[in-house]
Amino acid sequence: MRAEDRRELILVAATRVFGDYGYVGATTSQVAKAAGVSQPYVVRMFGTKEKLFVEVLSRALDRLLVSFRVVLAEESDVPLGRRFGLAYVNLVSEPGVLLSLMHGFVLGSDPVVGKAARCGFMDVYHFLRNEAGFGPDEVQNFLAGGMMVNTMVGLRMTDDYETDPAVRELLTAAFPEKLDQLRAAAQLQRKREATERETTKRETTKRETTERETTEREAQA
Amino acid sequence: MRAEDRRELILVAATRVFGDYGYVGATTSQVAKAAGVSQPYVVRMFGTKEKLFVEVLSRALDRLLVSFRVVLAEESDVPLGRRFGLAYVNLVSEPGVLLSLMHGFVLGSDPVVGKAARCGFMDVYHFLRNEAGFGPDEVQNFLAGGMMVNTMVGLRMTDDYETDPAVRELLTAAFPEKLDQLRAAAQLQRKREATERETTKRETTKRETTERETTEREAQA
DNA sequence: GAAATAAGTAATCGAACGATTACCAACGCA
DNA sequence: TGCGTTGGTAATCGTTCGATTACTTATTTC
Repeated sequence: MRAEDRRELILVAATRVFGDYGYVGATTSQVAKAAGVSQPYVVRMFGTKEKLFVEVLSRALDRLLVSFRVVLAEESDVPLGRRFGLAYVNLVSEPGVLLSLMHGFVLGSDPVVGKAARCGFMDVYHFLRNEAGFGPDEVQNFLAGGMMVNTMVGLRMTDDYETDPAVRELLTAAFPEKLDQLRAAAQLQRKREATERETTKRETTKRETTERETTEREAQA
Repeated sequence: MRAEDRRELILVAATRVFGDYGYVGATTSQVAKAAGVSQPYVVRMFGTKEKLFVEVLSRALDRLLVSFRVVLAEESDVPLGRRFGLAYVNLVSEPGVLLSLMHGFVLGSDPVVGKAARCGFMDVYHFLRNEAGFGPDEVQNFLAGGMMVNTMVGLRMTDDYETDPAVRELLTAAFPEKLDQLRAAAQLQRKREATERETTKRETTKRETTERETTEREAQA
């Protein structure tokens, strides 16, 4: 396979993995397994894990701005803010895009990742302010809604939709439309994570012993 | 010193460290050094790093709800939402409280931490909804603003306040009041991080060599 | 058809980290 | 005074992870 195609595969896989486990929590081995290649190949293709994550952030931002520009190009009677909002929520169908961005947004103290995340955030700001013609308050308000969406997704709040009435109320208020889609995407993700976890367990049989011992010790305490 | 007092010191230090580096990124050694104790002591006092972080989250949430309840008790002509907002921003003066919460909010996929974070978030929701008497939309809107604040703080956006006019515009819109306080807190934090980084570097002289070699290799490429 | 280049892996290494163990010192108290 | 309890530390261990090295296999290209 051509390296360029493989690169895209790895970036998609990495977006998903970084979204699930965060920049520090995700490992290059997880990315490699998800992409169906070896771990050294991932490292050699991107240099370092740090550079890989920066590329993931950049790509995620690109997906975001592209779909916003599509919205901006089409004509509609629906207010622009609401259409952007729907486009934003639609991105949950691309696993890890919003979550990777969110993980970048809390790493401001990191010299490299933090700078990339700040620049990316400001790219969105400039788009809304200049290309979409939003005013400062309008932008701020829109972005706040976006951060709320990110948080709900990051918290896996939909997991408690069935069981907790308050969660249902909150999510209904936060996602007047598109809540079904969000829940569907979340369910897919949960299945994926469960499969992933079982696969990992089956591979490392020794660790199960250790875990059982630990559990027993905690139960005694 | 009594163990109980030492415990509080460690929790304060851990809040700061987890806020800066995240749950996975922070190490028990960093927490220990920040608290002025040995690393094994931190681990033994809280059992595991995971339990320590859950306690940090719980404590941070407590700080938040306590200051909200103080606001709720006092009488004022200013709308409740705005007063809560000010109280929320005031929490930046307690290093790591908001940031630790934010780091918890993106770890929803973690079985233990995720559950704690979701419960914590819903605690705030219930407070606003039941004790403060907010309606669903009002709560959602308020929380969105809060997430926006968290993101701005997490991104260290104030670092670019002087240099980037757009950042200035964004922050002014996001923090109509209290921006000065936010910037002051951020500056304190930056100084702290710089000192910390220099101290760490001075201790590990071998690693400087490795880093320099890496930089040289990158420069060649 | 050989030589070079591209695509990719297995094996392994050094460092960092969380956790454990074993030990030490001070204080209360009978 | 001896002795247990409380509050700690130094040393170390096993694992994990990112990165490196040294190969192998295909596909061009001349």
